[in-house]
Amino acid sequence: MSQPPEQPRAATLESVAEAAAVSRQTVSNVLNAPHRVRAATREKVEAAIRELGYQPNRLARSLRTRASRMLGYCVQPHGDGNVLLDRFLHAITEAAAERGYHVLLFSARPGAEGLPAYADLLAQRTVDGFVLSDTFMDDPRQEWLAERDVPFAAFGRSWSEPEHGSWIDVDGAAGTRDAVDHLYEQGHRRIGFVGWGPGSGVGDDRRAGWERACAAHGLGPQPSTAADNDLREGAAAARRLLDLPDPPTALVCVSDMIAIGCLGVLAERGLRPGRDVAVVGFDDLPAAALPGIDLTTLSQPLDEIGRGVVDLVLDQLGDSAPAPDRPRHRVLRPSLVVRSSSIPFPRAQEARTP
Amino acid sequence: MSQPPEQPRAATLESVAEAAAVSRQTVSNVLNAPHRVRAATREKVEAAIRELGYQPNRLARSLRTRASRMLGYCVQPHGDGNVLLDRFLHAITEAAAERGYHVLLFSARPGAEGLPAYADLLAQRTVDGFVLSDTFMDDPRQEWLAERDVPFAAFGRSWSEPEHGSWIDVDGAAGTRDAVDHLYEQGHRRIGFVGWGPGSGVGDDRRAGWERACAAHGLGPQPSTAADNDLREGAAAARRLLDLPDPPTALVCVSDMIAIGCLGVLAERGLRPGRDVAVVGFDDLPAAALPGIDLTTLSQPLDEIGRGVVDLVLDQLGDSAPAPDRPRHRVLRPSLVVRSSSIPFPRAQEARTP
DNA sequence: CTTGCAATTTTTATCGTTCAAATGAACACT
DNA sequence: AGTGTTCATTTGAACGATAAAAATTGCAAG
Repeated sequence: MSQPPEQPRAATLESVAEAAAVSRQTVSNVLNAPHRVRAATREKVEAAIRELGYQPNRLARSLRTRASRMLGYCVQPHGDGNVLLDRFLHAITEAAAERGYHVLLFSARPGAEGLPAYADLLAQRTVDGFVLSDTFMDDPRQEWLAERDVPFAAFGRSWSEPEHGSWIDVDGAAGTRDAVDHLYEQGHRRIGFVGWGPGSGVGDDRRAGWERACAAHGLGPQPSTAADNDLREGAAAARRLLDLPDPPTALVCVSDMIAIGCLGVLAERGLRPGRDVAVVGFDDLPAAALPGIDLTTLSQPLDEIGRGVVDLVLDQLGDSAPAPDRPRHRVLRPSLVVRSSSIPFPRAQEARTP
Repeated sequence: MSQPPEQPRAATLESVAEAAAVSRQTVSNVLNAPHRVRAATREKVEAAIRELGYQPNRLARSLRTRASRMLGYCVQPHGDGNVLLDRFLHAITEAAAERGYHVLLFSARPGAEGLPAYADLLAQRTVDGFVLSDTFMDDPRQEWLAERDVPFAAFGRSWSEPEHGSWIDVDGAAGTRDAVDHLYEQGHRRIGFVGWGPGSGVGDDRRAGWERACAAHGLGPQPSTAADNDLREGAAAARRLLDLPDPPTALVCVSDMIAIGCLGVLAERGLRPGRDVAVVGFDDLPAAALPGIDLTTLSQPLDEIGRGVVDLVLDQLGDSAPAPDRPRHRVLRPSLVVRSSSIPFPRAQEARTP
């Protein structure tokens, strides 16, 4: 309990004003509208501010201006281990800090069940807006927020119509297209795809890119199958494709998780990744770089996405003078990181980004 | 810019008071000190609160009570990819939420360089206290905060003397001891250790556990070496040990990263993990569970640590009635997760937690 | 019926900031 | 000298809540 021994109170506008022999408001102006203050007084006040180590009380300011300068970001209750999203979180924290905002974490269940958590933060005026991630088809959050005119931006487009709010997303189709191009260059003519079941926007997008690229190369219909985002399921899917009469020599996978499952099957069958069967994943998880995995994959520009998403929210907060006419939707291209799982000669391990 | 079209203002104490025909303060009492209010009026007020959907404005409350009910947590600028800490972050977010607190993220450089960020949050009264992680020997933060009577608790003891503040840590020595016991049981009599260079508290602790356990089993002096926390370095270290005249048949590693580096060397030399040379890591990274790695390792109870650390901070905030006499330091035991990298017969893959 | 005390409720002051309006000073122009 | 105008600064009110003090009510005892 040990109540701290009556800390000396921090400096306030009032105390600075007294020290500088001006009024409260003048000090405030020095900070918020310096042009209104004569140079001589400004210096006098600035000296007092330094002297007392004054910093404005964020709470008081927020109460008055009705802006908390905080963005809410929801994390799943039991850190579902989505490493990607954690990297994204670091990115938005950084980007927000640069613009004088902070990120406030809260946890809520996915879907409509989690909405009350958003409502509470708004009612309490704890945040000015939200950054969403982990969006899915028919995610109720976008519409719910848009209806209430709450500023927000999402990592991931809202796949449903009409689209609500701002977002930035990764061009999954371009990614799998790059993968197919790369594999074609390596001489592959039979290129399979392991996706998720239809109805996930992200998965469908990545599948479409593979399909179109194969067509563009004149490869004719290519084999594909679907799996849950899981090692075991990925492995089972790989077996299905490799057991076909005319099995693919290369597998494009909708995620690294599935791709790693596929690699397991290759090991099991004594097939050398890259030489016998090439495998390409998506996401560039930390595990993809490990020896014994060394997976070619598509890396998402998370820093840029984070920065962009923060910009989009702040635009709506009318806080940023610079570019309020930014497009409200952006699609960024992932970059192919080539590792040994997709090239015949293991020594040629050079990272390439098209 | 599109200023939102003059949203109807949210309910306030004043508006609820009017609706219930009582004074502002009575409404406040209904929420904060219900025993002071007569049952009849309480019900009347509660009805009005429901009616208007009133929720107290957190900012106004914080301003008055001088408590923001937020805890600061620092993340490294470029998400250094420490997955462990991200899982810890999820845990504290959850634990804080249960106690009516929120976690506020900020980014700061490690060491003294980052202190101004902490100072700013305090000066602005944005947070009531901090949760620290990623602590290291002679980390300046603990002393700095303690000197200023700032409530905080750390994941990781402060290895320097005198100790400042509260912390919870993992018993690294007990972990490596469990690892050695497990390996001894499997018949290993030559058990090497790959650590970090001396001077890292965590590393020294884990090394000591290995050393004492080997002695306890009467194994005599065992070989060890040091490496940076890096795949390449881990591999180099493994080579050094395996090239000894009397090479170890088992390697206890200070981290999963290093252990995975060791596994790479085994593959390179055609040695079968578990059968020819056993490897044990520390941390249970997601990668440890992957096929092709399948690493025996020590898993840290991050949920419990998170909950405990939050409890420790809130104790200092005098906010929690229940247990203000909790010990200010706790050491929790990691649990050994046995996978194929440490057992001779790959089929016997059962997870065991002692 | 009054007094006394406790329980309940209201009033007043305050947290630290910004907004809006008011004041004061300096200056040019008729 | 009188009168706007502009610039710099101050004053008073408000943001929405809680703390502390004051006022009112209810009820039992004398």
